[in-house]
Amino acid sequence: MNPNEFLKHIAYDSVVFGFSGEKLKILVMKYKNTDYYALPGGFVGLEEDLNAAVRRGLKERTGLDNIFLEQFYTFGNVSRSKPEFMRAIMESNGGINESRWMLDRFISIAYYALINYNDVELRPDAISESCDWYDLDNLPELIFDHKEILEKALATLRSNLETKLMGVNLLPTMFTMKDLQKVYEAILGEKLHRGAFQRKILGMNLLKRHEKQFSGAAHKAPFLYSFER
Amino acid sequence: MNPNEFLKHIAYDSVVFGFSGEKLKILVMKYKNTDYYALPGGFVGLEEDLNAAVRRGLKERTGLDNIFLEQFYTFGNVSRSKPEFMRAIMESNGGINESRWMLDRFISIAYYALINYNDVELRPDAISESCDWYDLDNLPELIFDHKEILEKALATLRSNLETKLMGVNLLPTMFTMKDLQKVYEAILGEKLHRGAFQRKILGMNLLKRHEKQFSGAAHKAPFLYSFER
DNA sequence: TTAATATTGTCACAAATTGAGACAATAAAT
DNA sequence: ATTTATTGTCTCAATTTGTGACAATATTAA
Repeated sequence: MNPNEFLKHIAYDSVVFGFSGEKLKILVMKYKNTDYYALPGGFVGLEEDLNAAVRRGLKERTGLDNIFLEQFYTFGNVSRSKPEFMRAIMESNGGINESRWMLDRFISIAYYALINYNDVELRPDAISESCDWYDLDNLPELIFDHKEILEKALATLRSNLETKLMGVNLLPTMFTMKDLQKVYEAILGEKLHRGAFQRKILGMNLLKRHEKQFSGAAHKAPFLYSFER
Repeated sequence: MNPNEFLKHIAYDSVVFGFSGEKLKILVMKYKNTDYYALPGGFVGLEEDLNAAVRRGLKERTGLDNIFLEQFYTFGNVSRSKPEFMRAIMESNGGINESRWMLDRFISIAYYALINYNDVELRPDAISESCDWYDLDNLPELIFDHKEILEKALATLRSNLETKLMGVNLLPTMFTMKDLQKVYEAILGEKLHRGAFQRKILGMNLLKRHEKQFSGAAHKAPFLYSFER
């Protein structure tokens, strides 16, 4: 897409959560030839739906379609724009001739996404050196107000977990009750009681129970579940 | 504020809730010389914080400072823009010379506000004929996607009522437990049990109890409360 | 072959929360 | 003094949640 075809002053940022090794992770990109780390973000085409723009950006970076995606806040303070940083990033990428508009003030619509860690093929974009997973408790420093955006995303995720969504999309299609509990624990940051957790989740009637899996471990085999319905 | 000093393609819309006569009401404005009704909205100054812009707009229309205000969603579909409507509105207001930019596509950040119905001095702005309260169940048809915006505001208000906020700002400083219950019932759209409601609210420890009021009614006088703390 | 170990599915019981009605207290009208 | 409407609070039942316990079972060790 041609850069002249974006809406000025409007950007999006995405907080992409994944789950692996019992830990919650997020996608962070690093700008080429700098030490600047940022959330994956982008711009909206002149004739493009906002949500579609975000999905496009995520597809480009992760290869995934049909991501679970939810908008949670729009950041619109003047002070969030830092032209000096932006200039430095752009100069490390071959000048700023064509894209002075990127130095302007931006209002950013923030989204969070839940994706299956294992399905992803990470692809850094043109101006980034890498796009990688980081443990939530071991993040590099983020530029702009991206730390604040992340924290608000996490708070929203936590409060939505109790009501709206389940661990959707952070797990493969088939998973055990224990897997799901680990996801909940990673998101909420606390241990849950096994019996009560199982009772609550099954009570929601959103899971489909499948055949047991024989994992080879030295104990009773757990049922497998999926989110079918 | 000079119209040339607004960010293009960015607007806000506000759903302003008030409470009177046991009913929930919202502010709706009517454009001059048209039959178009809309939510109060506006634009963001080039060097103005987003939240500040919304507060400015509400202050102009209601005279109120320090409104309870919360952002809940940003509407960004291409299809939400209706240049024909906008053109009609502008032509009923003395032409479109200076303000072609208003025919463009807009992304709108939506807020809801809770205010004390009685404190308000309604003032229509330059291009509106009126700015008035309407019962939630007796609204005129709204233009653009404003009906959808309203419904999402109401859903957000309902779900926040149970956790975050209380009936704050919809009531005068001093109110009775029954007043507060009426607000909850109006927002949730259902009757609540008196005893349980009182127990729950008092259990939150957010209310300060004051002297009883002698209303002149033929029964035991209720305590007054305020949100102090 | 039997016993030990780890983990699972489920239940039982206690604790906490919520729903619903009951009752005395009280401000004004009769 | 009696009646009426409404309030503040309480009690009991119903429901939900927290916690541990127990049998079942897949594998390993003896």
